Amino acid sequence: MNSPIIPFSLCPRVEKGMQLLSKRWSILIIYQLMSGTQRFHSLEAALPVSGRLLSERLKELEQEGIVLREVFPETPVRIQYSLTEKGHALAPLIKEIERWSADWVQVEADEVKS
Amino acid sequence: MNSPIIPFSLCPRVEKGMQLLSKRWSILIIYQLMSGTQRFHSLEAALPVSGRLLSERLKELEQEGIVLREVFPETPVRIQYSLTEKGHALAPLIKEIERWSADWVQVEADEVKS
DNA sequence: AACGTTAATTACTTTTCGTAACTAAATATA
DNA sequence: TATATTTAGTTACGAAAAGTAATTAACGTT
Repeated sequence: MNSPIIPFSLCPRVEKGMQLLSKRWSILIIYQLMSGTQRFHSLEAALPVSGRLLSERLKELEQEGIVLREVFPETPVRIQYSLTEKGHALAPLIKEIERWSADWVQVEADEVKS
Repeated sequence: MNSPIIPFSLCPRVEKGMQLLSKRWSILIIYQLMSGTQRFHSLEAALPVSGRLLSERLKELEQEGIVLREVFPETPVRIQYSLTEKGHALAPLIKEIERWSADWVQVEADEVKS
């Protein structure tokens, strides 16, 4: 009947970018890697994510060209994860998340004991 | 044994902010509302999200103080959704998502017909 | 041969999501 | 009065994703 209201075109790239970043744990993993190369174990320890999901997300991020996976066949095997240029390009975005969170997010901290 | 490697403290606010934004559809809904007040129906039409989830997400975003819900008891009822100040404060973040997506995200567009 | 270590993977359960049908309220229409 | 219409949801249910814990693979040490 009346034409649908589409306030502005959802650019396919932007939509894909958002879908990508809004997969659970993706941003936190990238955030961790911002501070430098890390191996599987330390990512697992630093984030409240299970090994199963961490493995899955890292694989996805690697396929998207955001994360680089390097294998060092030592004993035991060492695998290093780091950000690619595409990954590092997310730094300003992460900074904005930090800024907004610092300004606006309230953590329920003042719980009163009964 | 050895102390866990925590490259930088995961600020609870930042962590909560990230969890919040990485709930499926949240960013896209906020993105839509950036262009102005909208009602349920037009959000549903503009986004590839079902009414069930849209309703759920809007309720969550309202509880977080990001979205304002206003009821106009007309016939049929009109309900307007808009961003609060906290919601509008996400504008720079959204801009960064747009910038990064434009620069780095490739949509699989060049599929070759066999 | 048994054990330790890292980086996963598999099996199984729980939670979240997607689809479609249904409800509620208020009015307009037959 | 009964029926239809419209918006904004909610409910029911199967499917997909996520959480948990046990298992595996590779390889060197004891």
